[in-house]
Amino acid sequence: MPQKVRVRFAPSPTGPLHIGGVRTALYNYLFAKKHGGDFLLRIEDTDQSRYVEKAEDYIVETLNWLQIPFDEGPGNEGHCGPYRQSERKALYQQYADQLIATGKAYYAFDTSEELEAHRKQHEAEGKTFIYNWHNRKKLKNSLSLPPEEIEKRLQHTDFVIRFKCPEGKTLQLKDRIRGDIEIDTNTLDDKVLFKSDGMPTYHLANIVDDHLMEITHVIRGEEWLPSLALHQLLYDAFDWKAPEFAHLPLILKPSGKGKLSKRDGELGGFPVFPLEWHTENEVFMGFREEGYLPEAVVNMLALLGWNPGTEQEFFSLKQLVDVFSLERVNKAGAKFDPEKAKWFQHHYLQEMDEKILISGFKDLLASKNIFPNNDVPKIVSLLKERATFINDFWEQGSFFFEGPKSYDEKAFQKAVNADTPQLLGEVSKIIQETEKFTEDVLSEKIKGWITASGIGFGKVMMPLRLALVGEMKGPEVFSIIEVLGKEESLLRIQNLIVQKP
RNA sequence: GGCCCAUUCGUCUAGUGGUUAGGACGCAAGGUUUUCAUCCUUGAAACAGGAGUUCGAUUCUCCUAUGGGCUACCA
Repeated sequence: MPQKVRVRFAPSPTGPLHIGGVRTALYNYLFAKKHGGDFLLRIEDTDQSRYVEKAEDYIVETLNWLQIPFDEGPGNEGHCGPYRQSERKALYQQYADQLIATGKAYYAFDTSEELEAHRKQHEAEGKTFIYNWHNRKKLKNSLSLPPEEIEKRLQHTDFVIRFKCPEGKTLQLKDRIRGDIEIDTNTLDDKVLFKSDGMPTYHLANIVDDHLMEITHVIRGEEWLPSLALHQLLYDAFDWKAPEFAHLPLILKPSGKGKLSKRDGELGGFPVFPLEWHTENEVFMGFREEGYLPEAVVNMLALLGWNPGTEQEFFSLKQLVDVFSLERVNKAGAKFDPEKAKWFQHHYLQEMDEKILISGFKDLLASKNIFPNNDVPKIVSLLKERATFINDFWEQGSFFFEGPKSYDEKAFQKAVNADTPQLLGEVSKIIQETEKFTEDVLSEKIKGWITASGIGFGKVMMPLRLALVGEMKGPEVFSIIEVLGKEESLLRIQNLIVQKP
């Protein structure tokens, strides 16, 4: 019987998660659910100096918002807890000791300054300093120093534990997305597994936890690919069965070069974080706060680096679970396209229950101290198809609540001439006399009059729209008149008439 | 610099040893809406380069170029 699939999302709480991280979480979730498995959240907080307090909450809130909940994790303990590495601290020491005992690792006493000096010197000579088979005998460690010296140093000075990377072997590595990769172990370095502050490094903690948490598939960003060899070696050193690996392509900047970063959002005016993030002196935009729907974000992210092999573009989370596969994940990095994100958002806003749009728009109006009567449902239905965000209902429909303060200059010149006051006067008269005040009746009467008098539609409709809206845009004029009501409509028409002497 | 990964329209991507190289976003034009947007139709737009294998390569191999990642007692 095959092992139950268990995957983990293992972010480091050093700041807000960006959409690359969110996508990694999503793919892990999709893979787990597709195979009836578990999706775990593990907080990798082994670097105390970079710890950011609100970051863990941010991660959890993001997963909740996107509705990709974890089955086990902080606050939702399974049988493998705790799920914060800082709380598992005591665990790692014994595994490090085990590697020392079996000769797979050793103590190293070199200070950061000494190592830095070595690096500098090598660089000056055009060489690369690698702490490994080639020079470890010349450095200060338990492989090079006499036993009594080692004992003394272990008692009195700081030390780290380094992995003793095997010499002259060729590793055959497998990646679910990239296929086979060959690595010569001589190019690898003796990575630090255990730091002098008593914490493990990522590499040790990661392998120990993935083993203990019975992780079957490691799905993570491509930035980890260079560490794959070390990790495989570590599994071998412990004599543990390694999980399968899949390294996801990176998400790149929309334009230019490099991977997407914090600053790109501000530069381009689009969010790169799922939720808004505040630091002491800065605020970074979030998809949620910009008005994106979680469905849109999930759909957009799913298609950024993966495709179903069909021409279908819209997928609910459930559908994604059904069709997702690691084999269809792309190998190359993908540039994030804010325009396509908007397109997804437009689609999902159109699909939304209008009741939610109505209440969202009412909230927005309330924040502007506008408390309309029951026109909102009508206004929402008039504006909906041109809206991408709830905010657009205001952007495109503020004229329903406040008359034009000025008129679009170009449009005014084009639409208004000497006849206008007289013509709009006629329109006013019709509006005044209309009893059953609906768009259909208004349309019939006004259009009827225009046709009968042979004036030409443009000469009436254009200034009329300008009077009501202030510019040449918006829904059907007669709908607008109906919503504004007799009094307001007449007032706005009058306002335009007195503009022109 | 060293190691590793990648390369199809501007962008996200499909695809095959022989295809008019398909779709989507964006862009452009036309239509609808006597406005704008939506919507519909149409269009422009790609196999990084060079060798090799082959009757034939975008597809397979190698080289080059370009891009990216890693190169910390960070993850």
